[in-house]
Amino acid sequence: MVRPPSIDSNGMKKGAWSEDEDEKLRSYIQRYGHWNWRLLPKYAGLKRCGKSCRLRWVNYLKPGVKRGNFSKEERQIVIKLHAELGNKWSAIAEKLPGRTDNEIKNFWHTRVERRRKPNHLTKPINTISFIEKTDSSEATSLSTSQDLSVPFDDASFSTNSSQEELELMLSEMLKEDVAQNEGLAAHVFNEEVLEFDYPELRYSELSCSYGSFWNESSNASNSESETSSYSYNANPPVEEEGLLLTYDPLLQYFDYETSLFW
DNA sequence: AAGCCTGCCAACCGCGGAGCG
DNA sequence: ACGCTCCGCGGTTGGCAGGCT
Repeated sequence: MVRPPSIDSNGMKKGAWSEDEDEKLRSYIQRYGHWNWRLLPKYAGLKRCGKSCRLRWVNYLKPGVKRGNFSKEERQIVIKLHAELGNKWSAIAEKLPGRTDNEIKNFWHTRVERRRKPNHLTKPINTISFIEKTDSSEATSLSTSQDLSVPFDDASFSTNSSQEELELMLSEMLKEDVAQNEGLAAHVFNEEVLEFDYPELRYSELSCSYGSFWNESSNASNSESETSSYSYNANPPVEEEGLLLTYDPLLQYFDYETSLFW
């Protein structure tokens, strides 16, 4: 899991840290502090560059550094803060005692970001189902409902999507929601398609309303058009694929315990 | 059983900003 | 104002471990 030790052109060791090196660095910093990272390794008796020492200390040796899986609360905080701050890992880490920016960044890239990529898809066909909601001011009631299932060639989330995957996918929607900085937010599926099928969680419960739909064949100008009647292509070619959905801010109130919104 | 693939995470690298002379 | 040094941040890489075929 770690890089094998090696020596660079300056005679500095690189790669995985040994227990002996850890102990030298730990005991030196506990005794003298880190007054100058560049000079520290020399005084601590380490053949490492200052940068490497700093990284090892901050991410691994520093007292209080937490290891292991992120708790549900921590995941929620990361997701929420990322929606607000973007890739400001150090700023996010400040709000999560014991977690380092590196760890949060790894968490994001491996558990969240990855899942948005079409190549991550495992099943050939999936559906995205939602129910039209005409009055966005009444978040909890639906005046009309229309169940639409849109098949896609790619599917980010299989029907066996885990609770965690679902949470993460929804959190991504929330990020877009926040990013729009409007009462109602938009999430464009055009470039990064997020699809899922999760029977327990229909869009009716998200109080989501669809907005518009790309359909090149029906729009010569290739422009986005609001569709009061949903233009539905049962099997759209990839270049025509794309769905613009608007979400109610209610999306923020997703209950991670029940998988439902309230 | 063996080879391949994917997930995960420690560590590296490059860049930009702050501080200082 | 400028150049240099140092530090911290964010992006990326390398490779082990475990699952899959």
